[in-house]
Amino acid sequence: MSDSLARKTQPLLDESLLTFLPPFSKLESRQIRAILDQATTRRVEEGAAIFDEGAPAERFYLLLDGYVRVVRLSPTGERITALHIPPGQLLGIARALGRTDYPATAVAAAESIVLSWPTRLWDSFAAEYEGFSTETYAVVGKRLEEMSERIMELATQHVEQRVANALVRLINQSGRKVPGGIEIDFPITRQDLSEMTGTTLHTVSRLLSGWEKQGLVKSQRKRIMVCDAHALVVLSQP
Amino acid sequence: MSDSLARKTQPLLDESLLTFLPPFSKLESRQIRAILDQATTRRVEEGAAIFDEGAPAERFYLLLDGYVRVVRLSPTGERITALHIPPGQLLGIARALGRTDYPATAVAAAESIVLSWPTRLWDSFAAEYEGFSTETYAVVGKRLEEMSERIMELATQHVEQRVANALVRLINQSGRKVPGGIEIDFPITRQDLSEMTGTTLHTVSRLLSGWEKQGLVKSQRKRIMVCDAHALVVLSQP
DNA sequence: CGCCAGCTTGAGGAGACTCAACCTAAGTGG
DNA sequence: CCACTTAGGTTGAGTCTCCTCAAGCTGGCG
Repeated sequence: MSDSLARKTQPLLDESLLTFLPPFSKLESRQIRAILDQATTRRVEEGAAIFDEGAPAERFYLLLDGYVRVVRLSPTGERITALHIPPGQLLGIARALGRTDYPATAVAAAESIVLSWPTRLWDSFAAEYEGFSTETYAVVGKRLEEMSERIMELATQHVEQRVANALVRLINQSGRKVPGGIEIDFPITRQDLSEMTGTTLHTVSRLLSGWEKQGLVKSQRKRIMVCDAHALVVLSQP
Repeated sequence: MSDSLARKTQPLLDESLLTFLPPFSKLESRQIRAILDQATTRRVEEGAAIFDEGAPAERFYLLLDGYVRVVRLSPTGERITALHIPPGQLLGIARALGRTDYPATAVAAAESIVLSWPTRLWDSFAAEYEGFSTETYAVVGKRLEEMSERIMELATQHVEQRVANALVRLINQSGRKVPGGIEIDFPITRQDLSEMTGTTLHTVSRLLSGWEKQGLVKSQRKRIMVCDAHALVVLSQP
């Protein structure tokens, strides 16, 4: 492989990027090198789709940096966020679940970097690399768990609890310490929060206003800072 | 293996039982025999648990006949049905998802027959039997899909639509033609339906009463017959 | 025959949605 | 650089769905 091509498709790819990620943690340096050599890197703008619901699953992805929302569209056109994917996880692994198309749309919640491989490599990765498929299915297991959690919430909790819960989860997953509290380190709108919790942006706005008056949160446009996480946790419980 | 032991643990096990089930469809007769020889059969009464949420995942199961509800308990003690498992599917496959305990409780919705194997056999099944793990993960994919469907419903649809939807699904999955309509062929209470749809038994009762007046359904205690499935489908859409 | 799980139905009220109007920060283009 | 545009946000009023509370009914089983 020529230097120029290597630079073009893999400007920052260091083996250490993958070494500590579960699907690759049991692999040798040589194997990781081989995997990286077949990968394509892509920078995704905030709000841009990585792949679309229903499209043929031609590639599978690894989120290196950033944050991804997995969203689906209801028959009436409402967007619902099914789950969130943190850096280091695989996504678009339709192949592993016996599908030939993507079951949902993946949207970058913040500017993100993804690696990707052609789907046809999936089987050889699974066959050749010790632990790759095991670890992948562990991720799938976590997603089932997370979705089951969301079903429980939607079925049993009130909107206020669900929104509080969503905020708590967001600051845990991608909170950044700032003076005065912990900020969600990517842009997030009331609309986004409402899509995560199955409510309307109006209700979310009212809740945030109320909490801001009580000093639990501080928010500007597309920015939310949590000042009193503990109080939110209390609110999120019944 | 002695005749008496064979009869004791495998009174009805014929190879043809598994031949047409996805996880085994690619196997030879000899292999299916080997798998069956290691299986334990169990009859489960209606309402009895096959395994419990949080318990160590010592065995994995195949539902031969009957019907199974996968339920979870909310912190406040409400039961929520996360999904339904039709005959022919594997369940309790925690091992395949990198878990050591069961993530939910499996309850027989009707009298059921399950086969089971010790969890430690999972890896050897996956390694030795062509297609076993692939087909299994296809089932996992379907479950993710189903759960995502439920999230969409809970987030966007009204109670009436969700209950109508649940009924439609039940008659599709396990409807039995009877004079006057299609009956759900296992006992089901208002409470069960409310746990499937995230509502209360009162609301379900009101809805069923209303539909009965309009001739869409007919119900007795623990029995529901759908007379006009099409009308229910219409109700289930927004 | 009495008990009990399952079911029904009414009244009242709270939570959340819809509709509507308006505000404001951050771009955007002249 | 300033006016204009627009996406994002706030807030009020009215309404409706669905829950809660409550009381009573009924079929089946011991």
